[in-house]
Amino acid sequence: MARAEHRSGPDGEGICVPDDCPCEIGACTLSKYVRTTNESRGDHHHTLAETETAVAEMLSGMSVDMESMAAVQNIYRAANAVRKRLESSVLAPHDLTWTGWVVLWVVWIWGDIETRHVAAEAGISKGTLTGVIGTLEKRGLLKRRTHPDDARRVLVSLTAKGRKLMIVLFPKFNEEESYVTHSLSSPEKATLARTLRKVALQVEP
Amino acid sequence: MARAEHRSGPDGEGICVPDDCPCEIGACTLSKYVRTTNESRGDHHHTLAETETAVAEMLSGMSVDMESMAAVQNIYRAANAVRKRLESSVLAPHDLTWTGWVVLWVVWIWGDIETRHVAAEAGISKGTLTGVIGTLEKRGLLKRRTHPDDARRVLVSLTAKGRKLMIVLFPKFNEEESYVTHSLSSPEKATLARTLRKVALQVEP
DNA sequence: GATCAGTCGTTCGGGCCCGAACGACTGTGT
DNA sequence: ACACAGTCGTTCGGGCCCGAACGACTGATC
Repeated sequence: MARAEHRSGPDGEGICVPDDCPCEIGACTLSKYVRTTNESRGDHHHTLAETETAVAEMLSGMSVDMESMAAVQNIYRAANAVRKRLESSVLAPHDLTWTGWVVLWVVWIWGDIETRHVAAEAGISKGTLTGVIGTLEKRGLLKRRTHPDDARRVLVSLTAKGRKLMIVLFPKFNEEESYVTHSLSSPEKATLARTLRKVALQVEP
Repeated sequence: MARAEHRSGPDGEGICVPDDCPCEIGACTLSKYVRTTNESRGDHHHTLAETETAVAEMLSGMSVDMESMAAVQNIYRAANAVRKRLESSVLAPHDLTWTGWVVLWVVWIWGDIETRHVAAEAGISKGTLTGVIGTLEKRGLLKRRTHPDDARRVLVSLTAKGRKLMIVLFPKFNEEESYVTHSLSSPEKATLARTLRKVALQVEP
């Protein structure tokens, strides 16, 4: 079972322990799937190439679709990185969770929408949505009312307070979206969106 | 405040309620951020164009970077779609969560790794990791031991049972990774990975 | 040797997350 | 009228998720 060994980097941050930390350049990060924790202080990185080398070594003998693996990995990694970035820079100051934001967004755009549709749009289960809407309702950002024609259903809409919050928050959010894609050219962004849509459609039938 | 109205589609699945569901083609899905719930039965879809039209209408007067917004949205949407797909097809049959899988993967590849590094690699907080490792340890898939040179630290490694599971599971997982990127050409996959890496690096400094 | 600042993993409370089970309700068919 | 199959949102238990606070431990400095 091959395993990488390493010694601490020249800067000697003292975070990697020689002989034990499985890094090769005093920089610990597998880069698999995702990595965006606010706690890694000295911030270590394996390059993707290093990771792939370690993986290839581990997986020698198995037939592996490295290309697809790398693509999927980076989707998840980028998504988490972006999410955590937006959470901490835009949402946290207003004490909003990511899911709370998404729900507010959906209700803002479509207004007076049934909860089951909100759940579908937000990509969460209806059971989860009940709790999230409860939280947001408690804070006076949206309100529930029974569907006039079908007592089983519940319609959701923003309150004035909720609308005011969105008008303040959305520009900040969009500004951060611009920032995180700042290193991409305009056609790159378009291609990225188009390619990812193909992936999503492959999965959502 | 403009809002789309619609009537049920010709197939009349009876899921969208006329006059109330904010769809235009009897197909409800905002496509914002993500949408992959196993509960939406009749499976409704707004095209991205429709969504963008509704958003644009809602946001008229504000200056919005639509291109970046679409890129970020699709990253998150694809990530969730892929995650839920892999969870249900590969992980759920073995009663594994996504996070549990990622942790097992990290430990499998790097072996005998300190918990703080596992947390960084997996992209979760150390507090969360304590619980996840507890779960996996209880199931006999990995084991903890105190670092020989530093009693504060804890080393994690797979058990024989854990290794055996990975050898069974990884090929299935990789096969699904191939499937979800099936509609992409080889250079498209490479470009996708490279582009997403740029986004991730923009955020993780 | 005795601080002491810093790092380790753990614990805790509150929120999200899911699937299964539930009561309320609807529309259909009898 | 009246069952009844199906859908609605809610509740529940178990797991993940975070940040803050904590005790254990280390290494450097006195």
